[in-house]
Amino acid sequence: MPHPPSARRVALRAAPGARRRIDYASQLNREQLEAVMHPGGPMLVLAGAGSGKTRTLVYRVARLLEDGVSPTEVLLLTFTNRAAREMLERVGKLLGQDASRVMGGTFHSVGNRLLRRWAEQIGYRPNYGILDREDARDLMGAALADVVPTPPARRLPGAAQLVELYSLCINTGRSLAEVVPARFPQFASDTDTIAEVFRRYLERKRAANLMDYDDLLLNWLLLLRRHADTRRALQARFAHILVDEYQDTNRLQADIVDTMVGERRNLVVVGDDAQSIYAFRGAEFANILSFPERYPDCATFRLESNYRSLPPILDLANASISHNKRQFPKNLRALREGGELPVVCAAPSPEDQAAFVASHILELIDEDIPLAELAVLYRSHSHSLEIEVELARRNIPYEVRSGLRFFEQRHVKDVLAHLRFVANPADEVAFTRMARLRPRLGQRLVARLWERLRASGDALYAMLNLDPAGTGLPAGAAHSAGELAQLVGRLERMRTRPGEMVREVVGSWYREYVRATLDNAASRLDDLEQLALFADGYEEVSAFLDEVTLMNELSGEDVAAVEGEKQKVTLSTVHQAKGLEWRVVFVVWLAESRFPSARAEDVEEERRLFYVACTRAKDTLLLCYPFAARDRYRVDVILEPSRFLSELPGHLYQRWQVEATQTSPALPVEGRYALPGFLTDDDGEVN
DNA sequence: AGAGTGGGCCTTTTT
DNA sequence: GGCCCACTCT
Repeated sequence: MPHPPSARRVALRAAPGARRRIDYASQLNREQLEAVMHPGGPMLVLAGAGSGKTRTLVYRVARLLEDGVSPTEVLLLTFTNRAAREMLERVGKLLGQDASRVMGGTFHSVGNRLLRRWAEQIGYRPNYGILDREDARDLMGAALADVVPTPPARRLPGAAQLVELYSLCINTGRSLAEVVPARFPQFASDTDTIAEVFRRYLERKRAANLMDYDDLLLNWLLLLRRHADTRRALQARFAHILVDEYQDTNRLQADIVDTMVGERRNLVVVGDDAQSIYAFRGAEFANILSFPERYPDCATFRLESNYRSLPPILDLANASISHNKRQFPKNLRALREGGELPVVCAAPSPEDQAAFVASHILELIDEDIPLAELAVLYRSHSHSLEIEVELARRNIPYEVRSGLRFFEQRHVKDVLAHLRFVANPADEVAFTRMARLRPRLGQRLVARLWERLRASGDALYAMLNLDPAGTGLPAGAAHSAGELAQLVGRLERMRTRPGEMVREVVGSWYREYVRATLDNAASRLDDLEQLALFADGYEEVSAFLDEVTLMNELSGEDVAAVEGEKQKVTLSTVHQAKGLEWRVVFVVWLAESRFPSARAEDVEEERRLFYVACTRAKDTLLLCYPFAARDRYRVDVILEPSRFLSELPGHLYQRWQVEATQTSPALPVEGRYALPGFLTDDDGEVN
């Protein structure tokens, strides 16, 4: 295969043909092998669903290491930290040696690791804290109150909307003047006020030595742009950069990659424009479409053999995605043979839909299909509700991969706020959260107390030496502040034992607070014990905190370190199912206004989401929807089948109909409305 | 003055 | 479960 001239610039440190441990040719197909063995330079790998994209990346990293590239010279950017960890484990197994010295992870976690080292160059102290979305919202709320102390009659965007808007501007590199009219036209006349709130937000963030998720990217890029020596050092260190899920990178991430690669330009980007599902947070699949323009000498590889799905599933997915106008033409072929047509199943109600899913799962269990090979996917977290109820009722073990994650739960964040303050005493957000838990300390008094501590120059020192009577607070509040100061003093001496810190917070008072104030106290306290056990694995409080803020995909189960094959059905949003596969996949709530969502701004992105959902299935795909449901006002409404179903040719699926159960709510089944047209044949008979 | 509480109303997708 | 508002308690 001819290579562009640039490829020859790459010097491999071992002679080609050196003795190799891995037999690449027998373990990869021709397309994959070419991508793995290509010497270097810019490479675009267009990898259809189930085409062995991960395998190709794993083998390429292994191939580089076998050819003498040092693990520390490789940077692997993935969509989740878990994906990076698993890929590097596979590399290690292939090579029979540890590959964990390869730097791998999400853009955010890699950015964090680099910024910890070079924080001073961009005006931060190295012990900066990281704000998750909720913390960012709180700080934005404070900034909003600074600018607009008394809310005007006219509606302004709330803190959560402001964070979304801010994040979109940063990630797309577009100005407020561009983004506001497009995304929040109702606030077009408030652009100046919004800009002022953002300025306050930036000031407060700086003063508190805090970075939000966007800063981990933005400051990374600024570090590269403003410090030529650092840029050259990083370009020299990372001789090979590989980016997975490139179709979901945004402008900022693409700029970071373009700057990191340096002159050697050993860059591999892998992706599939048909699976781009994060435009709502600024991802631009134009990045992948325009890659050949930015790297005119790039070598392009197409992985078009699908190893995952049986042909009828792929036929349906391909037919669906062909309705999208903006896409690369592609020709994804199923390599497996056989299989039954996907099922489209209409149910009278959400409860009947859930009953169908549950009873069908029981049948699959009888056929000896492991629970871990089953998944139920949906558009929105709330769609899991009836399914969860029904699975629980029938004692089918399940795991919800969506919704509030372990480290985002209130009790976990309350306890962590104490650790965050000790790790970064400038952290106003953590201090406020921690102090507000105490009796008689409300929003205003905490703000006053913080102002005193901050003005002293060293909030931690001031806190440790706090004289409650001298705070000028009312007696009850002063007492609370004194107790808090003592706890902080004890925590300060435990910095190297984060697990002990968690136990100290819980044991000294938070346990009683949970029992008195929160529901499900017992399970929350269990969570906190798991948190302490997890924290025991770290020798420094800030290392532990980085992990819990950036490794959000860890669920409580992971924290509990449950090993072995989890025998549970998976319930997940389609977004969180990206990159995963199961033998049997149910997609539920496939009704207009639910999937596609009524709030969706781009139907093509919704269709790509449906495509991602379908292509998760290996053997069996079941597409379900209720044709009636209660809306948010608890009024029964009739639902149309999703356009993603009705636009499909009928020969691509088989139709099943579910009977209403006795327990389902009374529905006007007789005569008042017709069954959705595509469910019936010409005589009106259900097929 | 400011903390705390209860009721009404809304909820897409996430590093 | 969160947010906003009105009301009551300290």
